[in-house]
Amino acid sequence: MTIENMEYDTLLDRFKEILRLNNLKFTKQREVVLQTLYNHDEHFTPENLYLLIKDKYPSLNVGIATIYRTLNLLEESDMVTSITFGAQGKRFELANKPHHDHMICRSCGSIIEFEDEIIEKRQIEIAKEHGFKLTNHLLQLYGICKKCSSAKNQYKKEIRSNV
Amino acid sequence: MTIENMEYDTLLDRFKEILRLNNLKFTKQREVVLQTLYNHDEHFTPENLYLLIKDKYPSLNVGIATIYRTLNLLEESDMVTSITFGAQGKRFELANKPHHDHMICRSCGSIIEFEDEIIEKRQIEIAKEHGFKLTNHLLQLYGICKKCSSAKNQYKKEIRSNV
DNA sequence: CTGGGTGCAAAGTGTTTGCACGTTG
DNA sequence: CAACGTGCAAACACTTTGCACCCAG
Repeated sequence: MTIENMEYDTLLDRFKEILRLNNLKFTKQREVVLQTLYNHDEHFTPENLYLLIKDKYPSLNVGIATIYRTLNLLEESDMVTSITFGAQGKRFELANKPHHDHMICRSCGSIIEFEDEIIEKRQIEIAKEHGFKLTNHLLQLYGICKKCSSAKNQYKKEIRSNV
Repeated sequence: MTIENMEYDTLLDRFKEILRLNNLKFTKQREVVLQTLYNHDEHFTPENLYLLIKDKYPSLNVGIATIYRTLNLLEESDMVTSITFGAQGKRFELANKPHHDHMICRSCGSIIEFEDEIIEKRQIEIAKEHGFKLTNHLLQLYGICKKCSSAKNQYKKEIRSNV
């Protein structure tokens, strides 16, 4: 559990400040959640994160409820963001990296991140046109990734809507 | 339960054809689900749709499981599409109208539909750049609608992330 | 030493499924 | 009349919550 670099320190300070402002306490559990998110550049489900932390810090004896509570807290305070996949629940990632969107493979579930200036700008314009005060957005492209479309036939629709 | 116009007939025929192709049966319940979606230009939760149908066709004595089963069937066969909101589950709408995306008000939950050629095109380009075979996408803009931002203070963040 | 935090288990959600009976083709 | 569909209730998966104890400030 070494705190090893500047960027993480900044995040940690921000977290502590948020906690302080809201009369919340800085606990080992909250620190470990933040740190684990920082150390692993993944899109965690609460379950994944719980298992990883349980495994890495068995003595903490963390409960999954705490993971949920901490993720919700971090999300409300804009330190993590979440994306929702079809059915299988939310996934969380740290909000410290530059904004990006996701391309999700329907076959293998892999996630490709991307960022596009043109789309970002258009969104702002569109919101403005509708008198809508934009706070954030969600853009997900679904399809089949390079790897899977070269592998034959991993995805097949069950219900045919055409002859 | 009148079938009153051409467009609906087309949808119905398509639905029947899909059912036929997959050896499924055309039932009153399935028809009523399709028809209700057609008659109401809304984004239904399964629950909403269930309550409306229950109310409008009490003699059908429909069960919510059938609503779920039918919506899933319609979605798999591309006759309806769904959008997922933060936590509160999926909402469904008929796929017969031109493609559009959604702006969702965090305060009152209202949904504004929009469509943008520039964004659509960029998505296709981006997917191509990554060798990703795009099947569909999800774009949701979150924020506060015109009405709510003129009404004072309906939305307030609970957790302050800044001073 | 006080108020918030935690783990646990129970309770909530929203959705799916097994079953016996009903209906479609 | 066979196979699929339905309603019902139970089962599920994911998430939240009540509570007694714990710990940060």
